[in-house]
Amino acid sequence: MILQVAIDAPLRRLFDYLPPPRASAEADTPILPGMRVRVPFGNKLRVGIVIALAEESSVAPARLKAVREVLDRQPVFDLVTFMLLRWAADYYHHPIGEVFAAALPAGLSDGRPIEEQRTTWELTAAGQSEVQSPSGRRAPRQRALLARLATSTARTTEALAGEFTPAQLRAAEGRGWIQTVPVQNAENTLPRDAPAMRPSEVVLTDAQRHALAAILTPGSRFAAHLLHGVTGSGKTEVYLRAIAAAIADGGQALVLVPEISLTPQLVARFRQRFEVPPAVLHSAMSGSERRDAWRRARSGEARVVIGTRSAVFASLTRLAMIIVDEEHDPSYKQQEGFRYSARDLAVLRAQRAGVPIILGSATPSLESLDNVLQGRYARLSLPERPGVARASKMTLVDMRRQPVEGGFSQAAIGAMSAHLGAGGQVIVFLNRRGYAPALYCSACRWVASCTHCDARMTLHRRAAQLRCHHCGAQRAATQVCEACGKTLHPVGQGTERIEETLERLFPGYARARLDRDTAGARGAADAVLERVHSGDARILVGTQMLTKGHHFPDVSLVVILNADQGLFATDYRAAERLAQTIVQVAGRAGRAARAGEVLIQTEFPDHPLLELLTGEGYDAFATSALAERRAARWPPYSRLALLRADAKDPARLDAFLRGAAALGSGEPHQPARGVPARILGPASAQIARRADRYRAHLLIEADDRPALQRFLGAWLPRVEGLAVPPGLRWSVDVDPLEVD
DNA sequence: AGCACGCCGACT
DNA sequence: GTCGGCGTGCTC
Repeated sequence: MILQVAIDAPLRRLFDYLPPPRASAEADTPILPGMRVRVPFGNKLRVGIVIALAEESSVAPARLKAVREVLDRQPVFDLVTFMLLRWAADYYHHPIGEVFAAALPAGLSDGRPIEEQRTTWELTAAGQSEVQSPSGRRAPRQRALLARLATSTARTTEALAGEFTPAQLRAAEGRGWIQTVPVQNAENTLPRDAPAMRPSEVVLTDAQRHALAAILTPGSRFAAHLLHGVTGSGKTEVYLRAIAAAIADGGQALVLVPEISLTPQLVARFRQRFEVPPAVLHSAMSGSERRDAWRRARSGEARVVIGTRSAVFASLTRLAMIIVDEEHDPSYKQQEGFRYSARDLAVLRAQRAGVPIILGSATPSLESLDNVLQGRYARLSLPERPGVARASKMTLVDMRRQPVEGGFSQAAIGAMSAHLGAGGQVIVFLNRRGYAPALYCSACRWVASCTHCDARMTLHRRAAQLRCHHCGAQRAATQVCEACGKTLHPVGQGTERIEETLERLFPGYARARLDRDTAGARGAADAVLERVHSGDARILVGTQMLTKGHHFPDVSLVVILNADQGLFATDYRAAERLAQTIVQVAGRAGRAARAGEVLIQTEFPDHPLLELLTGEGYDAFATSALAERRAARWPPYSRLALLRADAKDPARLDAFLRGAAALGSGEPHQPARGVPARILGPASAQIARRADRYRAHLLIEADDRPALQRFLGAWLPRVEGLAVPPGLRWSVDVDPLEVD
């Protein structure tokens, strides 16, 4: 028997091993796909995953090595997740070992036991008698500890950690009062039908009730629901109830959320409603925390698993429902290495597992809306907001027709005065941090540029620095031109400058700023948000950061300073992103009794997409944008992949990409039907040089997914055979978010 | 990715 | 005479 093993290395193949000598003789624990094995690889030992078993190997028997150790008694992954990972390695054309490594929390991928022997603290006989007749008057914590152990069922070290320190536990152990006792395997002790949810007093709206009924009707079969609800329409309440119903007889639910919205508040809401605390998987968590959450998910102990992107690979043996909140959010697509889409994989996982999935958003992605049109997803709308709030009114402000002061139109200044005067709060949105995006010499036209990138440097005035937002380089900002010595002028607006302008325009109103610069330190963002929530700050200036999750009940006006960046961008997805940003920012306003108002400043007020969005809403925009995509044969009406490369030497970069392109077009690969896939390029990235590396790509375009997959399957192995010039890196991005 | 092997410059 | 540069090739 041969074991085909995936190793965490950028190698697009499996390695064959012989079974360990002893295991083959005993054969009491069969080796199964999905188990981890320790294998000799090169001159060291590595942990790999058994992917398949085979009768024989194409490698000469003499060169085969034997597995050194089988690390698991059971596969690490549930069957669906295992298949999902194999499929993903194939679909994204990424090395399978790295794909499987991405699915395991650090620690488990380097060989720790999955089932950490869990222990609980129990009273010894001496401890029992100590409870009944305390021997001393001192040590109140010890007495409390013993009392707790005598009554409570939560007796693991972790459960006690909130109340008692490890030192106190050790002290009691040292006195012979308590001892650790191994717990039996969690799987045998799991309650199958524990009441999973606490009742809620929230009264559902008709729309919520209807959505819930639609989700729960098909029972436990696969069905994809696009839950389209504006901010504050009560999506979370639908999630909570759908989950409660789905897991009532012992199942588990997987909830995916975007990076930024996995906040303590959200977790608290789940914790409050479900009796078993949710397992939380987040990149910011420590290794051991993540391992523990991962184990609780896999054992079935955690009934709800909430996590960001990579949680889509968490093993849930009793998966009963998947939720993807804010499904349009770009953070679901990993932007480096293994470039998977957690949202897309979640849909596939639900399908393979035969469970329902809910994709929620106030601004659904065009892909998902197309899936509704194709009949693959059922659409459920939550149009109304519970309570008295009304939808915000969006107005375009023509920047060409009125004086502009520090980035603010007269209309915006007037509206701000009115709202502030009426006691409201105001959000000013600008997706550009720093003071000014350029520092310019009007005498000789010199501009401060990054020495490592083909890009301007952004002036950060308070820090008196020029910073490159592309590579992180920074240097002291000078007052005078480095070329001619004349005075330099900051050009354009960043959030820092906007804050300064606001101080001048509205000196009586306290401001807060939320962007990566002010949210730098841990807790700093919370402090900024707290100043807004308390009403201490009346004006909040911020970037993208404030589009996610935060709710500001007293904000009655949102000013979007520059909507134009996205309108004419070369990226076909730019308009969609702009519309989503506008709607999401707008959603921060008008949540209380006051109707919200949204002003969008633009130089192109008659741009059809902006007119549709503000006049008729996101749906009308999306319909029109989808029609444009169809006419231009952009996704989802075609499928793309990108072969990106970067190198210090631009000539070698170009030569490599030309060579790769030649391999694909020299001998055309005709898909079974339709037009063959096309290779476009090489083309330079928009920022052709970044951190001293030149960047370019080939765009591969095909009619549909099968055609693209057939093409990549034939072409990429040949590209791999190409000699890679020193210092050049290349990677494949299937279904890229940005074509750059 | 690591890591070893391998053939050409400045050093104890 | 060697230590060491990183180009090339391999990992069952």
